[in-house]
Amino acid sequence: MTTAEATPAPTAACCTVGPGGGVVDDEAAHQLAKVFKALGDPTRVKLLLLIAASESGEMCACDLTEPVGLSQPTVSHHMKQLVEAGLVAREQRGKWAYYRPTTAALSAATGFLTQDERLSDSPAATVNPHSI
Amino acid sequence: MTTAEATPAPTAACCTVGPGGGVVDDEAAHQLAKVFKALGDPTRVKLLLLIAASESGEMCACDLTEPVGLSQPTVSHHMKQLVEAGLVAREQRGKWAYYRPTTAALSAATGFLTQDERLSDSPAATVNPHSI
DNA sequence: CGGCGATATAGACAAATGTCAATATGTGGT
DNA sequence: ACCACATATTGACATTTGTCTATATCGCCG
Repeated sequence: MTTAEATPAPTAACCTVGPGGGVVDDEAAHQLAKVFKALGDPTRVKLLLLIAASESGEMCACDLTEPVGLSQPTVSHHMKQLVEAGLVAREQRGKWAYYRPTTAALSAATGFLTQDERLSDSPAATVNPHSI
Repeated sequence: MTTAEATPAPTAACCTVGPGGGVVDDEAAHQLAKVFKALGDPTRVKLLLLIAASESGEMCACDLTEPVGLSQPTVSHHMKQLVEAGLVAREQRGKWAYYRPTTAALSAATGFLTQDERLSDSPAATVNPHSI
């Protein structure tokens, strides 16, 4: 399964409370962790934000190595992680590979957590510049 | 500093675009990654959700080992990670340690990402239920 | 004050992770 | 068909991570 991606938060299967279990499905926990683990590296955070902040919303792989200051194979490896986590989509155009963010995995993952009111602070979300 | 925590999203220092840099502060990327890395393990996801789903919103450390099926030192280690990431707060009461979720780090981290409209599917703020 | 129960720390160890240099694969141009 | 360039894969390596057992520390209660 190299191309698992997607299916980050099963939505259902919420309360599997039990003696040896927990409040969350084991597979759900793994999916959640997979997405967050992909974001658990500074380089990948930079890459994702870099692409997201780009003018066209997508970036060529060739433009990613220089900003993070790592070798081409390393960046390729990181991008693969992001793709497999469902955080970005890869598209080959000509001999270049383009990456663009995909929102589903991230919003599903964070949504799965903040679904629990104990994990979401109520009002005007966090760092929202629109509050003014 | 072992007890860094908090300060997950510097709010400012947004666009440090540069030749060897990126769109994001190096320290900010590390902070973001720290929070997400803490969530990048299935056991810690389970622990956080377990506590968040508890009746009182807090749980004694002694009640955490059994649901995840790991040894006491291992659970203690995971909880330390969550505390250092600023995702839960620890309080000693009597001879028991109680943990409760704290929303600041998570919402700041996710907010920092979804601040970029390319990373959020909803129009305005992130995951804000007050939009209705 | 001595002991007991709860939690944290230390040490050990296998597995996973991040990185690079070297190489393979793929894609278009000549 | 060949070559040049862009990207991915492989293999190697040091570092980090998750887990355990054993031990230390902390906090009550007799």
